[in-house]
Amino acid sequence: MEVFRALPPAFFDQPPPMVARALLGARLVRRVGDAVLAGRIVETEAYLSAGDAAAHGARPMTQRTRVLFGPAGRAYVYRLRQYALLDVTTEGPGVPGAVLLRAVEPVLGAEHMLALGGGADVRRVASGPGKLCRAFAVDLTLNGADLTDADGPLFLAAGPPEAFEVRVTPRVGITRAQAAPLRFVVAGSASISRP
DNA sequence: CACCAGATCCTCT
DNA sequence: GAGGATCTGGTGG
Repeated sequence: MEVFRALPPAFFDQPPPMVARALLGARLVRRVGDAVLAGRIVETEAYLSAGDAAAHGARPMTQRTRVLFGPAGRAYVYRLRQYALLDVTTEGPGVPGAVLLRAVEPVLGAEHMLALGGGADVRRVASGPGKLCRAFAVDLTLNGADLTDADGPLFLAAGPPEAFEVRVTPRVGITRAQAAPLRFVVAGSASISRP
């Protein structure tokens, strides 16, 4: 079985586009009860810390967005309609940049993910930011969780060395700053939210 | 206190 | 490709 070594805090102390790109191929790991769920990250989006009208951090801090303004490497979990969405915070306190985790390919615990809902196709069980949170049982209680802690309930780990092609496209589902090329995708993956 | 927008998903046609 | 589900924080009266 793959060994999961948490990414260090320094990994997240760089601008969101760099973190978003570097997270492709990394592992999202979730411990829930006795089960361990893991996925290979295949789609991310960067939300800039300044000058990005689509970013939650573009507006003054509120109770909901306070994690965004805290330290890097934390889970920013919020709700959209009936779904939770998961971001990783980047850069230091006071700098609200983040990376949205949009899709992963199941690596471990696929059965468990399917049991949480999302259809019958393993490849598509976490092929979208809302579906990803459902498959990994990520909810608001994980808001603020330290994603650099390999002993915690949710963390990010380095993936094995591999070569893949990265595609950069505009972000999905937003109403402002739609043109900015800040979505990063592992080309050819069957688990991304859309081509 | 009322209204509403929203980084989604699923089910139709 | 369109529309509805469904809900919470943020904003303004």
